[in-house]
Amino acid sequence: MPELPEMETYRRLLTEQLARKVITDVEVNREKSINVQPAQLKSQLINAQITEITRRAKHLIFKLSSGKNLLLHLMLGGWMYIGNEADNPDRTKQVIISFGDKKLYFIGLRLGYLHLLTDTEVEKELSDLGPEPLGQTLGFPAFRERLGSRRGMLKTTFINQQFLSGIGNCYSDEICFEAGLLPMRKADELDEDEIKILYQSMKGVLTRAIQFGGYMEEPLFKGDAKTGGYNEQCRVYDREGEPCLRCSSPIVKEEISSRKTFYCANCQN
DNA sequence: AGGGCAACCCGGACGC
DNA sequence: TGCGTCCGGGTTGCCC
Repeated sequence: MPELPEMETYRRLLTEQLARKVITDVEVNREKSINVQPAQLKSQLINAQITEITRRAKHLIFKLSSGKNLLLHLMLGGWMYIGNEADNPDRTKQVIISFGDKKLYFIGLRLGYLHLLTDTEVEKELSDLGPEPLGQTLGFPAFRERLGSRRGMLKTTFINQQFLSGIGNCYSDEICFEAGLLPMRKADELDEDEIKILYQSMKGVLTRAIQFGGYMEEPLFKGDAKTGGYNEQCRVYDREGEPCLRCSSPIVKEEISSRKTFYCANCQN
């Protein structure tokens, strides 16, 4: 589940690898992944360069020299790989963008998509998203105010993209663990100290996850030592039954509003 | 407003 | 090997 730290890691590495390279070919194997006819995508992309890659929440925006943008959302299980004919994953590739010999493979786009859009369309598409959790404007007072107006559980609040954008199933659990708060706690029933700890935990967990390269199964390219560096740093996610790294009590897995949720029933309160 | 839930989608894992 | 079955999970939309 690519969330903010994974997409930010991708953004940085993709920029290093692909910025200003000229697109030489496009292959679409799954038309549902795109929003225009394959031929149209091809004609719009070939000979264009990626001038910049930005990120908003879990989306990446590839800005093209033609003025258009590619808006990417990997949704569940989507991932990317940069390689060539000889070096590429043995998986179904929904879309392949070639930069000469170098190819960018889009894999696992089931509900995920890659849409060709104008600036205005991108803006409209992203207009409902809440603030970036690591954004400069989201200071503690703003966070406290937003949280105080929510009556749901921490789990559902963090996952809600209108509240804050970019946090998903994994990091909502990691943040709650770091803060020592149970994911089913009500957002508006936290005291001042708890809100402060939650805020610091959110900033800390996401910042560290980006530093380590996020939680990903596969590298972005051969020799990529960055992507997935946070895999071993997750402290509750997918650790059901394993000892809590703080108090050794077994990590609990529970379904909360139809999402698998991991927490320590002993040291999270 | 928030919880619950179905639908979307299909590759890949798993079972026989 | 080969076929059928089932699961995952972010997001949207609908109902209560």
